[in-house]
Amino acid sequence: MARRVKDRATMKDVAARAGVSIGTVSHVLNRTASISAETSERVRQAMEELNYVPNAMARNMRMKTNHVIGLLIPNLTNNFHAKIASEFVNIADQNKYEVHILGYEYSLEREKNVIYNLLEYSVGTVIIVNGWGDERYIQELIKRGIRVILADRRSDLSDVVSVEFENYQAIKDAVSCLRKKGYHSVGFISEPLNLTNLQDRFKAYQEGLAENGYEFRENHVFISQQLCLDNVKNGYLYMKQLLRMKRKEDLPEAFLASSDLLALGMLRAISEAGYRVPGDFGIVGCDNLQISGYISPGLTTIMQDCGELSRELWKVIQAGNDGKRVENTVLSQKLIIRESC
Amino acid sequence: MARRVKDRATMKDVAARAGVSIGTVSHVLNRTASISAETSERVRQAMEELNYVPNAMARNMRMKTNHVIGLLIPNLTNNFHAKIASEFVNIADQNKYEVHILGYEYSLEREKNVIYNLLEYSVGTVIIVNGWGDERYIQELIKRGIRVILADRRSDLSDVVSVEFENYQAIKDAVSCLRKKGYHSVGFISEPLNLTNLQDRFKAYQEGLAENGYEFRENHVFISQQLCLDNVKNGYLYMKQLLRMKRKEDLPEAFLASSDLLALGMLRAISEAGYRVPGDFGIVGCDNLQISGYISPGLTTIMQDCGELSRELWKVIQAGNDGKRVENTVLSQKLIIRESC
DNA sequence: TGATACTATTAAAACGATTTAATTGAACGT
DNA sequence: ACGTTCAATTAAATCGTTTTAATAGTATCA
Repeated sequence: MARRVKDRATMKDVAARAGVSIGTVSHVLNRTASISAETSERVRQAMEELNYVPNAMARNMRMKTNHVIGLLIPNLTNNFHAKIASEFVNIADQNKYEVHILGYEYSLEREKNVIYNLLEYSVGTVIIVNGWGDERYIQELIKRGIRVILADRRSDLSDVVSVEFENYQAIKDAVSCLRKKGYHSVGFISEPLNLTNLQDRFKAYQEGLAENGYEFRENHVFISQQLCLDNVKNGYLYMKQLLRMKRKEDLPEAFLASSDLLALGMLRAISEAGYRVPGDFGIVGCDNLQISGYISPGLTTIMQDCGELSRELWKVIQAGNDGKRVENTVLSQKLIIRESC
Repeated sequence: MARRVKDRATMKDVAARAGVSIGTVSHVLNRTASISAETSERVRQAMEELNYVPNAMARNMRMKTNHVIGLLIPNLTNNFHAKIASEFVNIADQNKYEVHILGYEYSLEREKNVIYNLLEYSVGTVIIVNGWGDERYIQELIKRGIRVILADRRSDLSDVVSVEFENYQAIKDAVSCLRKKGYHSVGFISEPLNLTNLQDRFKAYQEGLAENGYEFRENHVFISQQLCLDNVKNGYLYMKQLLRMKRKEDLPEAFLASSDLLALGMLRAISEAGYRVPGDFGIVGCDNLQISGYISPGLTTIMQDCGELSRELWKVIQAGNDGKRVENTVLSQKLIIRESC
């Protein structure tokens, strides 16, 4: 059995106490008709005395609107995603919106549940952060009249607005930085490229190599097929295996890693194998996690401004509410150079 | 303007299509009256064809119940809290409950907003994770008939059930471990002790000193008054200042830190000052963050099992739903010894 | 056969708000 | 004094469900 909520004062109660009709109370609350100063005051007083809090469900039901936004996120324990959630909730909160944070843990069943919930609760807008390639359920949402906004991800679907990061310049900057530091080869290490931003980064990596006089070498590209590398542990295991299977001279001198968590794991594996960073290997991560500036060596990384992302998302939402058509947005990233390269 | 949700099929539509009354549809959906197999089938078919999804708000309003739990958390970007949220959402999800994750960022205004939202949405149960000392708003919630459950925190208030970690044994183990490793003094570094678990830890620290033949020294206790140290940056700055202001011999040889984030920041400051861990200083953290095992040196820390915490919280919720009175629960912690001491 | 019981279905009243159209009373101009 | 306008208020419909009491029809039993 679910829990029955204690009865609270309703408009009816307030109306009775103030000696007016229910409609008047509503009008006072929403300033939706002219009410004389004195009745207005009387109603307010009654609300105060009864500790009245409006019932959002009743209101939403009647109005067929609500102030709730669904935020679909792969995983809250990933600090990058948590940061986005945190920043976005901040903004929404200031605007009297509530955010339902929905971690789907990359699980299809969870996704299904989550979406069903959104429908049941008549959530009108969903923001999908990152996530795997599957676009079927996005279409499902749109078909149901739910507005879908993509963050840190892009789509060819019409009716879907996206706010993503520009993945080319920063990666090229990184390659160029590695060249300046004197590394003779640069590798690319990533989870499977079924995300648009990873695909972009891989292209940028290739172009960066060319622009900086590096040769592209197939065997310097490490794309894990089985693992989700967006996780310290998996990064550690993957790099450990690499160091055991290959001789140092067969590995690139520097790595571009697809996330800071991955890079952090690599750092540990490298250190355990007796190598040094940035001496033996250079590492560049991606995300600029809170921790990345405070480990030793400090991690050189590509920063994505979560605050900016959130603000941009909010703009999209507002524009949409006002009925304006919104263009996709691309935000720039920034290379932060620390000690790991 | 908020967004108006696209019209969806309602029970009325389903009823019309199946040629029955609205009540019948409801009964089919909830098996709340005996309906003949054929009408039942007809109704189901109609639902299918119309893509019917029940309107949770209407239902909740009528039933005066809902399946939503509010989870108040200080800060999502703190990996420890994120882990708790993540684990709890997992369990709730399996039980068809929805969780509203509410990060209040230690801000009073946010807290107020958050609570108002909970009331508006008639949320019946609130879990408060950690958080500062202020108990006024807890009483406010209880007065309103909301069930409050405390996680990783304790209270003397009646009508509040808590699930917390046992903070004595693990801390004592840590002190004893530091003794075995040969450290001659152990300090305590923490944010202000206005949380029950921090108070417990401080007592345990003192008892641990005594039990292991250490002398308690006032000047080895560092309780930051201004800062919230639950954050890498602040830990870094605090330790940096300590190292600049004091001579090494005036500092303890080992530190018990109140969180891993704090410890991580300290590690960096120590390393920058040219000292080594565990050589010059021993460090023990608290939380066992994902990253803690993968930095160098690996951080010795006290692990709190977030999964266990969540499962226990769920038990409390279920028992409460069944009308049973529940006792406070205390979960054990475990010292994980790595290289930092 | 008539009373009884059960099965299947429904009409209608909630739930707590918003909103529209109607009503009342006072003020105004002529 | 009478029509007109305006300000303040309200009655009633509505949103999409659940739930109760009532109804009709059918089977059971003595």
